[in-house]
Amino acid sequence: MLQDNAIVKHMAVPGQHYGAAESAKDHTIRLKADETIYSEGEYAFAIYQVEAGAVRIYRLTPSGQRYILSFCGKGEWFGLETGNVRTDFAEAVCDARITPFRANRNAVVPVDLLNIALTNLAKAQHKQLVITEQSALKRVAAFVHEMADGHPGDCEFDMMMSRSDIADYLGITVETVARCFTKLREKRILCLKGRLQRVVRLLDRDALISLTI
Amino acid sequence: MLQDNAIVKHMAVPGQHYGAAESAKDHTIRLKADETIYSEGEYAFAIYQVEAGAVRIYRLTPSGQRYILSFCGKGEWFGLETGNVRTDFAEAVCDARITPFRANRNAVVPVDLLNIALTNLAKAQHKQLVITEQSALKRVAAFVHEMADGHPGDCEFDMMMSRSDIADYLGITVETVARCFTKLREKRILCLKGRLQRVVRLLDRDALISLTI
DNA sequence: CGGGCCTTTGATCCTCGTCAATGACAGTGG
DNA sequence: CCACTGTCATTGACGAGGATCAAAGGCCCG
Repeated sequence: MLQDNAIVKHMAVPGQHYGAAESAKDHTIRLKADETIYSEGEYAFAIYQVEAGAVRIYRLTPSGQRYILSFCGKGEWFGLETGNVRTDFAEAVCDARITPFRANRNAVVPVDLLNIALTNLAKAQHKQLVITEQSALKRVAAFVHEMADGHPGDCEFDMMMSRSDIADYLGITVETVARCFTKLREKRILCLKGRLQRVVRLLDRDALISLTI
Repeated sequence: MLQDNAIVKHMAVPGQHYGAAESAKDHTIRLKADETIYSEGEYAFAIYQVEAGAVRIYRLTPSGQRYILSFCGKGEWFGLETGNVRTDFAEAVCDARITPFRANRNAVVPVDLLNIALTNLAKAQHKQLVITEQSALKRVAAFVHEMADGHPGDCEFDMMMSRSDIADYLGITVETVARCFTKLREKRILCLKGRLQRVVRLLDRDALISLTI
């Protein structure tokens, strides 16, 4: 397994951290909203760190349904796979900047891959809990909570994702997402602003959290 | 993050494979059904490989709901965490044998932690797809499919898990699980045997797979 | 024989998916 | 400037699927 993995084969040198010897860090890439970073089936030659904006990682089911596995915000890593072929798609949610880390010949990778893998595993497990156990309202509340965590100390922030993104992330429909946001508004837990209603002003963080439990 | 992780700190030496220098492999542990391996909050000092039987990894929500993150069968690894404290529980599903790999002082770990982490991540992502996108019948079909994959070439096998285990794994109720098994029987996709109806005889593998799509 | 555990089945309620329509806003072309 | 179109969010009506509550049957064990 490991031997077949292009990224891991060349890059797996944990213990080395950013700034190590010969860096495999490339220049930052600037992306427009919805721009594709990589697609399923492509050869995986790099992992990425988000510098600004957000990225969605998703799969398409045989029936064409999109399922968003995760959103990656500032500082988060994506693109680390088991094999050397992409199993999912990566796109910019909005205008974004990302930094690729390629496997150069003999280059030491300045990142801790194990730590990235474990962090992403923990993220995936947490999402399992959210999705499985909870009602639509709780899922949306958990999503808002997750977004709020990405903006610590800020009671107003832009989610950037469309209702459709949120729906495909939480495994519910756009209509249900909209209804849940309406309920959160009615409960005076948040306000929505902006033309697309994607800017959240958090009114009652405690009530939000208590919903997710 | 990495520095706080007892397991990773001492064991993270990928590139070294089984059989390397000074092994941290311990003796096999024999477990009775439902025996606890570790609990949430405990200090994490080892990872484990399943030799025989099956193990369930689960969390308890604040409301006391059990949510099973994964079942680990023969050959699979569990217990690799981001931090040095257990975030979940591990129990034997049935009588089982597991091998712990501890962090000895200066011991080289004979396993590839990154590979384990990535495999578990892929498992978690696949489970997200199953749980999110599909109806109860599809979830149960996917579960049976997963179990069947653990017994390649065998059209009859023991699932070992109770209906309650399956329910908590798939995020549905016991009653729904039972109804779905009834439907699968009615569709002549499988038979159930044994006192507890946990032995599956697969009659139509193709039909089962086509259900999960 | 009686009690406990597990599974199954039935009846009812409620949440969410589906279908349909509306409104707000941006961009385009006349 | 205005009509037209497209996109996105919201809301309503309806129906299906699963949760919940309740009960019964099989099997093991005391």
